[in-house]
Amino acid sequence: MRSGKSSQKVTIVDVAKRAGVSIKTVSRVLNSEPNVRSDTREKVLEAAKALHYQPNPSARGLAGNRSFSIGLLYENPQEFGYVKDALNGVIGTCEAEGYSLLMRPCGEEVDSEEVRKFVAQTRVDGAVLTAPVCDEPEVTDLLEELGVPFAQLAPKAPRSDWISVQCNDEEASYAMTEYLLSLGHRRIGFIKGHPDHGATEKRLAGYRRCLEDHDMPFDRALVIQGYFDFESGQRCARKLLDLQSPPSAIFASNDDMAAGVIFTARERGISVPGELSVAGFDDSPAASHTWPPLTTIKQPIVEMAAWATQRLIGRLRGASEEGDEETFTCELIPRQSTSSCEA
Amino acid sequence: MRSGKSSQKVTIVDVAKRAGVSIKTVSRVLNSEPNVRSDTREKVLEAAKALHYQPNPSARGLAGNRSFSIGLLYENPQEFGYVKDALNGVIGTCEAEGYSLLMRPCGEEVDSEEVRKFVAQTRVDGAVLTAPVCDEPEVTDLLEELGVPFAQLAPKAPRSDWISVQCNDEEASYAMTEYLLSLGHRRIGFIKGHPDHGATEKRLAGYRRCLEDHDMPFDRALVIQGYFDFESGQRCARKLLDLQSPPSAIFASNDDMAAGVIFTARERGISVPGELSVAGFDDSPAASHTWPPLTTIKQPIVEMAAWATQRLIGRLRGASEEGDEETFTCELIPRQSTSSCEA
DNA sequence: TTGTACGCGTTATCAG
DNA sequence: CTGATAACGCGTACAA
Repeated sequence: MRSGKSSQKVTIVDVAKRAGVSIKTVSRVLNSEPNVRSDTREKVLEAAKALHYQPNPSARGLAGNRSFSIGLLYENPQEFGYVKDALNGVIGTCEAEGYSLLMRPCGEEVDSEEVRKFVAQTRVDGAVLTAPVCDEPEVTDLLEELGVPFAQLAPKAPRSDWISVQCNDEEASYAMTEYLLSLGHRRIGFIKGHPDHGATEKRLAGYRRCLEDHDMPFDRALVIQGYFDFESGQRCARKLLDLQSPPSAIFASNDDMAAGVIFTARERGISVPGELSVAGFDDSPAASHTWPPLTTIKQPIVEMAAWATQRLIGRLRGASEEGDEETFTCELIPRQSTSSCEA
Repeated sequence: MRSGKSSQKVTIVDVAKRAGVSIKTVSRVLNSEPNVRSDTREKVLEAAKALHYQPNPSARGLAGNRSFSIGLLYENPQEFGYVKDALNGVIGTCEAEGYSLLMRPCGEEVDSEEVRKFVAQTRVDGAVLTAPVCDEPEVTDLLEELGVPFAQLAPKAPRSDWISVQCNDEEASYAMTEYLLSLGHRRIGFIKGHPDHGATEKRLAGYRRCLEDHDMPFDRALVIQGYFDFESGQRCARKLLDLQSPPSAIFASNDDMAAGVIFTARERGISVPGELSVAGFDDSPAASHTWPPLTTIKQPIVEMAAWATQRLIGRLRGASEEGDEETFTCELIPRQSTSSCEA
C-alpha cells in the first residue's frame, strides 16, 4: 500500500542512460577519479542531480569491500558532556565526508570480544576511540590485528603509527595553578582524575611543575585520587577539608568533581569563594550552573574530535600511512568560584 | 602489509561447504525460517560458529533491499541528559536485535530536505524520533511518503497509525503539585517547558487540574513560559520573584530550569528550601548535584526508548501494521529542595 | 525438506 | 579517456 521509496529506485544505470555514457564513467565521476573529460563530467553530474540519484551504500559496500562507516567507541558515563562533544565533532565530519557513524558504548572493563563482534558485524572502515578506551591494549591491538585504522582522542600514550589528538593539559593545568597562586593561595589542594585517563597524569604534572617553579612545597597530603565523577569530588573534598591545615583553594581535574567540592563546601557551611576557592577543568555546561560559577579550563573537544575524524577518513581514502599527532590549546576561563586569599 | 581481516573473509559459501549443505539452507537457518530439519540446523549453526561466520551487512542489505539500520533523529541540545537516555535505550535494543544505529541531529528548524537526504544516503529501515522532532509534520509526513516506519518518543499528538511512547506527565505533574500543596504552599509558581514539546502542555494541565481539585485559584501571573534550559529557568525565576506577592514554591517543568531557579535564588540571597521550595522534572544527574538536591520526577526514558525501538524493529520484521501506543509511569523523588511552608 | 540459478547496485579489471 | 563484463555475498523464486 505504500507509495514506495520513489527516489530510492534510481540507480547508476538510469544516470548512465540519461547522460549517454556507461555506468563506469558515472562511477568515475561520482568517486572523483581522474581521466574523465570535463564535459562528460558535467553531463553526468547534471543527470545525477536531475534524477536525485543517491548511490546505494549497500552496493557500494559490497563491491568496494568497505562500509563507508566508522565506529565511535566510548565509555558510557553518567555525565555525558565529554562524549557529547566528541560525538558532535565526529558526526560533523562524517556527514561532510559522506560517512556514517556507528556508536559503540564500552563498559569500564572493555571486552575485546565485544569489540571484535562489533567490527565483524558492522564492518566499520575505521574507529575513533575516546579516553580511556583509546588506551586499552586489548582494543588497540585488536583493531590493529583486524586492520581497522583508528584515531585516539586524548590518549595516555599516543601510538606513533596512528592518529591522535590531545590538548595541552599540562600547560593548562600549570596556568590554572599559577592563577591560583597569583590570587595569593599557598596551600592548593589537587584532585586527580580517573587513573585510566591519559589527561590525569598530565594535569597533575602541570600542577606540580608550577609549584616547583614557584618554589612552593609539593605536599602529598594535598593530592587526592578522584575518578572524574561528582561523588568522588565530594569524597575528596571531605578529605582535604578534614586536614589539620586545609587548603584555601582546591583545583579539581574536571568540572564534575569541582561541582562535588562546591556541594560539600555548601554542606559544611564553607563559603565559596570567600573561605575556599574552587577550580575545575572542561568548561562543561555544569560549570556555569553551579553557584558560584566555576573557574575552569575550556577544551576544544568538538574541534579535536572533528580533526581526528578528518585524518582518519583521509587515511581510509588512502592518504599517507604515517602517524599523525596534533595538540590543541585550552583556555582558562575565570569565573566567580575563585578569589584572592584572605589568609 | 596488513595481516588482513581474517575472519571477515568467511562467507556463506564456506559455511555451506563445511556443513555439507547448500547456501540456501544456511540462509534459512540464519534467518530462522521454517522448514529445516533440526539436525541440519544444528550442523549449520555449528559450522557457522566454528568459522566465526558473520554475515556481510552490505550483501544482506543489497540482496534484501534493507539496511538493518535505523536512525535516531534528535534535537542537539545543550543539556544532553534526555538524548543520552534515549540513545542508551535505543542502542541497547538495536544491539540485541542486530540492527545498527545512525544518529541524526536536527536543528531547531528541522529542514525536511536534510532528512530526505539522510534517508536517501543511509537507507535506514526505520527511525526513532525524539521530542520535539517527532511532532514536526515536515518530518513525519516525509517519512510516511518515503515509506520509512517510525516511532515517536514523547509526542504531542501520537499518530495513531504509528508507534509512540509517553509517560504519564499529567499525573506526575499533578502529584508534584499535590505534594507541594501538602507541604502547605498556597502560591506555587509554574515554569512551562518549550512550547514545541508535547510534555509541556500535559505538565501544565496536571498542575492546573490539581489546583482546581483542591479549590485553589489558578493565577495566570504564576505561570511563566520557559524553554527547558538553564537560562530560561533563571529568567522565569526572576519574574516570579519580582511579583508583588511572590510564590513560596516554584515547580519547573524540568531540572535544568529548576537549577536555574535555585541559582537565581542563591544570587538574591533567598534560601532554598527555607524561603523558597523548588521542584523539577526528569531526575537528570544535575538534579542530585544542585544544592540543595532537587525534588523531582523520574521518567523511565531508557525503558521508553527501548520499548519504542523494540516495536519499531518488530514492525520492520513484518509484525502487525497497527498503531501501537504505550504509557510509562513516572516516580516522584523527594529531596531537600522542598520543605513545608513557613508562611 | 533442500538446492540451483539469478538478481540486487556498485566497484574493479582490462581491453579498446 | 571510455566501456563491456566480471566480481562482491546474500536472499529468493522456482524447481526437485
